Amino acid sequence: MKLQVKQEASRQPDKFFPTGTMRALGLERGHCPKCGNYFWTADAERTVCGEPMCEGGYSFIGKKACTHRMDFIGVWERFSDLMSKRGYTPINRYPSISRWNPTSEFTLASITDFQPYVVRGEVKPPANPLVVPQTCLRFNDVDNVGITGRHNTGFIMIGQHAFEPQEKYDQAKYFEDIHAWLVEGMGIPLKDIVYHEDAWAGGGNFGCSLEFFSGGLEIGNQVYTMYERVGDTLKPLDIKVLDMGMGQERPAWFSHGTPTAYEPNFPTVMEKLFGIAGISHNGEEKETMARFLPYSGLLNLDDSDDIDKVWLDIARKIDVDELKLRNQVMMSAGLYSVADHSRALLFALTDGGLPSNSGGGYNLRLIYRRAMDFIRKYGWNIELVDVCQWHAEYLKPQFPEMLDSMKEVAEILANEESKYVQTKEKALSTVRRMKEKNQVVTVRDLLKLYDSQGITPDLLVAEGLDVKVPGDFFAQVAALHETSEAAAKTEKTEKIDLGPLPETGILYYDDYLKLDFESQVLVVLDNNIVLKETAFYPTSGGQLHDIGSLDGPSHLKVVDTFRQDGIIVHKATGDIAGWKPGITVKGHVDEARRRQLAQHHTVTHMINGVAKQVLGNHIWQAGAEKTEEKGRLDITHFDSLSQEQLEEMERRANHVIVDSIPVESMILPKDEAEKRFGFRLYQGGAIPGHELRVLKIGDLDTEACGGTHLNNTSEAVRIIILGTKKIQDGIVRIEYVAGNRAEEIFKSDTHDLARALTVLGKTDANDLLQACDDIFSMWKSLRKAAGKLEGLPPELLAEKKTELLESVKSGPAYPYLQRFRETGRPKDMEDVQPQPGIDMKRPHECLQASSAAFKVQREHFGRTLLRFLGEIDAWLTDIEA
RNA sequence: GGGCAGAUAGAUCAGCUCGGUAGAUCGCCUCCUUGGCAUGGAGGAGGCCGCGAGUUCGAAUCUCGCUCUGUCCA
Repeated sequence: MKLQVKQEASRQPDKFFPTGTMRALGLERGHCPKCGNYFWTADAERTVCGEPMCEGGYSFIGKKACTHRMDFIGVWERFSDLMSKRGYTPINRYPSISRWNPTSEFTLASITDFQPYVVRGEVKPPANPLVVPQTCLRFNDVDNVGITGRHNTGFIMIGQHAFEPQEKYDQAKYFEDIHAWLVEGMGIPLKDIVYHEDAWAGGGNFGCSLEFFSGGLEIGNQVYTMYERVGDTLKPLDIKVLDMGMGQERPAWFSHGTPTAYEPNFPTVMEKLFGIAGISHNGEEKETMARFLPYSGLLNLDDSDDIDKVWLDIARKIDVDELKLRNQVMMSAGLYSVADHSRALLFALTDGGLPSNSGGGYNLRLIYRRAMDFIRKYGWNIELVDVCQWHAEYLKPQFPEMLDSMKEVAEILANEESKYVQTKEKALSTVRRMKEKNQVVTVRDLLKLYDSQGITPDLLVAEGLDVKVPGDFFAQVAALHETSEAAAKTEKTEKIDLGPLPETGILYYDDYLKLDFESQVLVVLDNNIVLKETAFYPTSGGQLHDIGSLDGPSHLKVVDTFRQDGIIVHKATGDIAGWKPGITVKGHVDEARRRQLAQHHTVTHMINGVAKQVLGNHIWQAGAEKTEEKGRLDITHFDSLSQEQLEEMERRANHVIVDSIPVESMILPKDEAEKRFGFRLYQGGAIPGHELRVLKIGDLDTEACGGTHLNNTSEAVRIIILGTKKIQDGIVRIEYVAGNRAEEIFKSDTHDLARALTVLGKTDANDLLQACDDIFSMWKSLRKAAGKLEGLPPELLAEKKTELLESVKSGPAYPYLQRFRETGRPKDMEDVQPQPGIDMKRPHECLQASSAAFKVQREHFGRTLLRFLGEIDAWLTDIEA
């Protein structure tokens, strides 16, 4: 599809490219005999295009190829300065984690900031035209980082963007502007610049483009985006989009002409790292690296099958011993990788990303571990957190927020380190044990070790096990996953064919207790009814739908409500015979359910806000669900939550109820909402459309949200946090109830607690935990003693039994047993009649703690209490006999 | 999002295939050896075999749920 765009453009260059302007600037069109592509140059002598493959490598290295030498920070200063003068507004970068974008988890390019809604013309850009220095993360070339001298996992893409209708879209000016950057800004001699006719695809958009090269280096690419991919066809966009992307790293590298891009881009960091590793600026390592780099592209792991042979070939060509070459290159590559990976981590962690064992976070863990492996392998005295700190200091003029976030970055990295160390130690001990046993290791074993425990074949070899590692080991790992994954992709959602309809009017935004309304029927299809407007909330944003009734020709029950595109559909039961389009009907939403859902939803926002206060700024929502039964919020956090943290959150949340804070909602244009409240708005992910409904609870929490909400926090009545669990690394789930449900749970907990205390003959809830501890100890010691009695000679037996009985009777748990016997040994908690006069404080916490003392899950507490007492009773009866 | 592995003493793990009294090493405690320490020797304490259900005369072991941990892939 991309090729199709490219060929079409090259066939009619005058239609797709600003050829008039290009000619006026002195450029002529050429055709590259090597690759067959068309290019533009002012150099009459030039016969090939600027691609390094056609031109014969990088010719800018070791030269002063342009007049303005800039380091990394200098590039943005000079670029934004020049472009401001030419009418562009420089804007702040967007986060590296692209929560506003439904198609990718990370920000991959500057245009990602505006995909899909701005590019489609549905949302206004924050400025127009604009330039932006965008932090980007890409992980598909991880293995090339450090080796090729130019790959990064984290980089800044400087974007030059304009979003205009056809008639205002000024392609010639956009081209002149970027051309001015190359000639005036960087000071590249005109004849050294080559433009390629090309096409580009990304984020579902397509367009023809002009790539610009000099000295064999691609400096950037100006894309004229025109299409959006819809299924298998290209659909023209409503507006035309200028998408120029240039790595901020490129001009810095080009203007220095250093062997790798890393030195001019991380100047302070590389200086320190080389110092620590003991590599001097003109030492042997650097010299080897400089000779090797022109060939580094050959080692691209995607392209070559036999890596060993490639190494040998290169070694011969540059006349260096192969082993020495490999060692020196890998060592430099390691150092460069440490620099690159820590900067990528700094970008990601500053913006709320967390390393994890699944999802996008796995990429972050991967680069963290890759960097750590290099550090360990070469025994460098480097702490990644220090490297991040150095980067943050260097980047401060451009991105001051990174230095501000260092405290949390340090915390996250420390946590990640302990996981790394633990895994490494565990792997080592497993391998050592195998070695001791002289275990025979098959390829199958190798695969299993790696796949399920992360133990690499290298480690087994390093520990001296006799293993044969197949050359296609990692391909076999991949194959292991292919079969199982193909089976899991079948989910389909069926759509009802409603025909063309206007968007349903929404009545549930004003007041969540406005439950009655009148509206006109638009469509009746089977038992699905669409109204002109409705107060029924369809399942969305994690909040369950409303139920209720519709009254017209007959009384219908609404059992489900769902949204299909912008249309809200009511699923009804009852006699639908007289229902047809055009009639006016009355709707009524079930109040109890609506109120409960609103309570759980508003409380979800409150818990989110409170979590940020208690845990820190890295907290983002990672998912949520609100049912009548309970609310559920998943947050990004690197560790499980402690009991104290939960209690603190619950305490604060309940305090917000007491404070009676009004819940405000407003509908704002997206660009304005983003300007006023920032990207914190997008807790629930991407939201289509050009307007946002913003929900604000005082200073506690502001989010984009379409749900039904309370008018005031006091209406939540009471919040009980039920519990928490880590659903994957980096994501913690919190479950809670509010309102009636909280009262219910409070009541049933009170009831359970009262019964447990009744069984024990206690009246103060604070005594429960101690009692459970005592019972558990008694149960433990009796179990052991009872087992030892068997097989003793009769005279000794009698003596032992008496001894045992006495110690039991003097123990703290004995009264509970007496009570148990007196009350007829209840078999089931349901049989226990709670006694009056019980002093209750926090029943939920109390039961939780006591369950922990018994080492059981909460729901088994009552049964276990009776079981322990029953077993103690049985053993004692046995002894007394 | 999908897959795989694991949970047994304070720690690291064996035992599970094929059901029948729960083990090793380190650590801990007591004693002996020593001027004291390291070491050496003797003895001991320490287990709801993650939780729940099922099969069975009998389950750490077999079956099914659940919880937690780790790991790999997209």
